Amino acid sequence: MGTRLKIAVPTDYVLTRDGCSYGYFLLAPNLWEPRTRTFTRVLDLAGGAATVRIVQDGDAKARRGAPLTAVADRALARPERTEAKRQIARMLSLDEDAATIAAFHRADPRFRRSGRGRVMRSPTLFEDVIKTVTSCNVTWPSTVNMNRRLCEVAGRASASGLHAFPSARRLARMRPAALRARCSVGYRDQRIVDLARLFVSGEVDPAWLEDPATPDDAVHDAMLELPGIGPYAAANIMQLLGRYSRLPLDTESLRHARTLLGYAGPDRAVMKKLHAHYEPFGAHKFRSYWFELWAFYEGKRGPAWTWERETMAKTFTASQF
DNA sequence: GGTAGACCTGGACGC
DNA sequence: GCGTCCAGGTCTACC
Repeated sequence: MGTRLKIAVPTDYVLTRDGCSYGYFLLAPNLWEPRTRTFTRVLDLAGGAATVRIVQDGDAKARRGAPLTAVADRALARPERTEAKRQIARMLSLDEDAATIAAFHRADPRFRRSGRGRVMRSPTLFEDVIKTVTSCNVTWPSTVNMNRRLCEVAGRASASGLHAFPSARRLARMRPAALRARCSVGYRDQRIVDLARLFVSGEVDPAWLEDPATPDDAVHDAMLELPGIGPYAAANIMQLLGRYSRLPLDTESLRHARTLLGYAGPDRAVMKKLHAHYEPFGAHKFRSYWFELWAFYEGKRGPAWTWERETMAKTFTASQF
């Protein structure tokens, strides 16, 4: 008999909206099932991997703010329950309370009506860093493949036969050539192993990076020191840390700028205009940028919570719309 | 400080 | 089925 957890959420929380708010919800080991509005995910816990199925209580009209129920495929010891709740809270941004989201809406009222404000992420910073590396310099289908293979090859299996995201300890022990051959990560092989070793050795300290008292600039500088992390990846990891004052601009941003915002000119000039466009949103600028982009995707493909992982694995970037 | 080229994979396309 | 081209961010060497 698996353990059942009841998880309180902020008063304005809606799983379909706040859980399906960033591309990582479509990457292994995450699985969102639109028909049942269930978020399935394998967590790596002290006693082994455990698959949890998460739903929000209440009917369609009464889900807002209703607690989550997470059911594991095995019995969890008390410390594992605490850890599972902590990981789920990070992944679903449950630490962002209604007042925090309201502050974003004061800065950018365009999203007050939809209530958008929370960005989904991973249960651990390590997974967010590796997922970011697997999203650099590739098209979306390759990112999907890399994450699926990483889980299958190096992630611990749960009783359900699903695999967790590999731990830093596990990836730190892998040979780069094996990672390349079995997970299709290409030239990222050495960088992924090096990153894992930095987490294992403690040279990368998630507690310090996640501490609100640590200045943004210090976190950003530390990210840029990491192998495989350049300006885009550093800014992206910043937002995954809940630090929204930087913009991870890439070719997708340029497309957005030209097609939706109507900007013209060479890349450098368009990038400059993009920075100026989001500057008024200050500490919230990433969310203004992201939900603008996300609204475009949803306009083309319907609400994100209706997206099927396998379909979106082949068509996700705007270039393919 | 700016820039060119290499790094890999997988999809699209032409033959 | 094969070969070629292209997209994508980071890193290094060079000016």
